Amino acid sequence: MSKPTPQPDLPPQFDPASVESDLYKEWLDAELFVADPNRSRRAGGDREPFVIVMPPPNVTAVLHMGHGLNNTVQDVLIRWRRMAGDEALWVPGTDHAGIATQNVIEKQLAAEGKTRFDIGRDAFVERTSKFVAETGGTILEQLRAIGASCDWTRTAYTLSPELSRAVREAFVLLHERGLIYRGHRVIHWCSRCLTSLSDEEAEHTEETGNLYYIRYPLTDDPARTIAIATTRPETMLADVAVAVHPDDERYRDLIGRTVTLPIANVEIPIIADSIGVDPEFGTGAVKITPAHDANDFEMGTRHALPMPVVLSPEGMMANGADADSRVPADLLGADRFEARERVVQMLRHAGALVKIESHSHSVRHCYRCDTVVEPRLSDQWFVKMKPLAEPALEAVRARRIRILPERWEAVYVNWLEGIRDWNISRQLWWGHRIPVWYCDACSHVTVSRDDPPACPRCGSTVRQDEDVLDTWFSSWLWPFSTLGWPDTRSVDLKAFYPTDDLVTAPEILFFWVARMIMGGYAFMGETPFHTVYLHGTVRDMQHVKMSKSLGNGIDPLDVRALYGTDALRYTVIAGLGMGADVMLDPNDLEKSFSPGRNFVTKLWNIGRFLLTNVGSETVRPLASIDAARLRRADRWILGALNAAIAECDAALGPARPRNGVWNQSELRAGLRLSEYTESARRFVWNELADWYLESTKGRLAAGGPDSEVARAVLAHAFDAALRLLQPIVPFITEVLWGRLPVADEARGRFIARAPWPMRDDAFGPDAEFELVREAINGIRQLRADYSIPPGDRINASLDIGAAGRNAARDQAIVTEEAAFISRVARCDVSVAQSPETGATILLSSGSRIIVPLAGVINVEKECRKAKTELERLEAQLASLNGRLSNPGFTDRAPAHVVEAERAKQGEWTMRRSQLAEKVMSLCGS
RNA sequence: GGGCGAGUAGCUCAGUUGGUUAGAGCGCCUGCCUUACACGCAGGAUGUCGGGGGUUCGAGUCCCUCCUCGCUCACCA
Repeated sequence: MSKPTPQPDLPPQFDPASVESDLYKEWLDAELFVADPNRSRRAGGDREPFVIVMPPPNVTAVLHMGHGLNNTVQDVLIRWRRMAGDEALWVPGTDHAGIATQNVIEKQLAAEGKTRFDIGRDAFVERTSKFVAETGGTILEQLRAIGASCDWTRTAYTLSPELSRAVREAFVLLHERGLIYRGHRVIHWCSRCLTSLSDEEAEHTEETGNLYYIRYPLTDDPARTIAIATTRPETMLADVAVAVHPDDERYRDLIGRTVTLPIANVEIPIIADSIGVDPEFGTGAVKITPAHDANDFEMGTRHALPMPVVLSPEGMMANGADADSRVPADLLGADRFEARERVVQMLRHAGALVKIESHSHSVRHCYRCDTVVEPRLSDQWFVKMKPLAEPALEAVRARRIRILPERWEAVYVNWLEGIRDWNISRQLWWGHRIPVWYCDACSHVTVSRDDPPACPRCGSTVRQDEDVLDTWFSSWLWPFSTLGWPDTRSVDLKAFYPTDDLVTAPEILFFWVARMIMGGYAFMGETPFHTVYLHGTVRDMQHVKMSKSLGNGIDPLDVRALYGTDALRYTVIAGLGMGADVMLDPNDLEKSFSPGRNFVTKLWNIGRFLLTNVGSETVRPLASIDAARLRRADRWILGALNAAIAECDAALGPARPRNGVWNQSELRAGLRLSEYTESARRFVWNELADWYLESTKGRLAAGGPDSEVARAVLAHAFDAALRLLQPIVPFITEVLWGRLPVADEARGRFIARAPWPMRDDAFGPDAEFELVREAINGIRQLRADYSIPPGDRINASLDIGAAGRNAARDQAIVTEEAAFISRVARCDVSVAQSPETGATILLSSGSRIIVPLAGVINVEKECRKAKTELERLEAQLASLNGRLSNPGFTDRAPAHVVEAERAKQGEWTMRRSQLAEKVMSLCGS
């Protein structure tokens, strides 16, 4: 809490590299980011908790722009609420990422010419753990580098002992509630990863393939055939029936008879099924392959058909369960796609191939390795989702949770309404082993939180289920498992659950967000968060998603090295419209990040000016300055500051719903980060720097009591501006704020913990300073219009002889501000009793400024300009008059609108007469 | 195929319940190294708000329709 020691000797250039690391370390040493549960209102403290749990990056991940964007957004929100006085907690962590991490290690093994089966399960898991222990912290270190203000004392990992305990608890609880079951059915199978996948992990891709028409001869009348159509002819070897629609005239007499399956040479029946057969598609007859198609499985179950398997787990032709010798010897071991070609050849030779049509259909691919997914009959563990989905739907419908942007809410509801059971078992080695034990002696199945030493029924040895759980089975517990669940006495859980905002990309809305909501209700009885903020994707200039494999990525650390973390953060936040994608050019970092770099430089230079000109002597607090001593520029900038604070607050919106339910007016409000950024930018750049700062130069140089006022206002306004900007650009604001010569013991050491700016409604728009700005702008425009060299000074007269409304007041203002106008517009101002001819600047107050510009002014040009302006004004005024004389408008439009139009009418009418006068004097007619 | 969204300045996007002369950033043009800043300052140009129709005193905003993109779900074999 030491008094700041101002160091006005700021280097001319901000050098992020030289300060960022040290600053971050200071923040950590001061424990600025460590949350204290006892300060949370829920645990008896006096602060509102504000909690975000980080979407845990894969433990093997290295930072890319997507992480950069995601975590910057979260950091902005956390830093904002931390300043606003909340007990802010941002929980960081990583995900063990089952398939993804296993793939990484398998690739390493492949490079050594080995597979995971060569080294065995234990060695594989050990090796993976070691790899994770050595490299797993990388991405979290990188997040520190971009300023993430996480509470690192709470860093979590989905495969840690604590979270593994939560996973077991969740599994057992669901099992006890009858929501987990073992199912025998067709699931999505990745023949490269050798595991089953959930519906969400098998992604659709629209592809153009072939539709093969094949005819099967009737067993007792081989001359007669029935044709079917299929996209996967190799699976015909596992056909067990041909299904037709019962009402289909074409096949009615065939129902109940049998056909002989070519190649496999087995006899299969023709059956009728009204649910699974569309008479309009293909030939109206469908081959039924229960073991290799989810639909056919359903039909096979309905008709109690056998389910032979002809593909191995690796996707090669094989005579599996119930297949006998359906696959001929020369096809055994053939890859499924090769087999497809060969089966077609064989059918062609046998005269069974009718035709091949091009066919567009969607094919599912493994979301991790892009291999075409094979439907496969197997035993898996499932979670019944319908009962879990109900409260998750209700939460959104009852506005306990809002999803931003709005359009994703419909997607969420749509998905939950049609939800299907979740396959949670994976035939992998890296992950949480399923807590189920089998007794081979008595067939007893034990589902347990703890490893059972023996079968509880017969005492024999038990063996644990070989499978592991879907990675997302640990992720969906994240908002409470990271806070100590299942230990319900956990102080963190009490103080910080439910959390507040969940910030992520729409891609994992179903994988993760929806499941977390279901998990929150299932295990905590409460929503895990009240706001879901789905931000866009980082793309290149061709709108292609950035990715390392495509080579169009940007490394945030490269940007940091070039322009600094603040420039990176500012650029992505400023460019982030609600739900919009962020476009960046990986080939031109200079151009992509110029908004951030330019802004940071500007801020630095404002700071340099301020600290140099304000000096190192402690500035008096604004509150101690008599309001009567404030000049109009002071009042103006303080009004502008209030407007800026109001705009930022409005853009950020309410931090949480009142009483746990969003009201309609706040449901879609807030988290408009680009608007917040723009408001803060406009204030500090276009108002503070462009106008106020300029206005103080003379006053500061003059010294005396008035300079004391200017110093106080400057410091006050800049202090507030820095605090508005701290969440976006935490490093540079920390450096500048720390050097402001302000004496306030309550101020604290770090801006990161300083209070969020509050409005002071004593100051609003200031019409008097606006008049000064108008005068300056008018003179600048004349300069440009007549190409008056910057070196030339001009003379201007304020015409007080004109019939202006406020001539006397305007005279007083302009006389008083003459020095400022003169310096900024490079123009000498005097007050004239009788106007000379010259360029005329009309002021909105009704006064005007005459600039003679002898020898320069082009009367003809000035006349033309005035005439054009007059014409335009008259047209607009005519339409306005028409509107105001139309009863339809005056009667039906809201009163305030009509009033505004009337006021405008008065202004325009006056301006028209002024303009007419101007035209008269210039054009002489 | 179901559901949803988008088309506004050269590019990326704002535009809140219909109501002043439709805005910002980047880019572009002109002039300036004015003692904080050329990563800057001052000035400037550019829009039949995708096409067509409708409702209204008034439409970028609401309705219909068409065109073009995009997202998302889906058991057309």
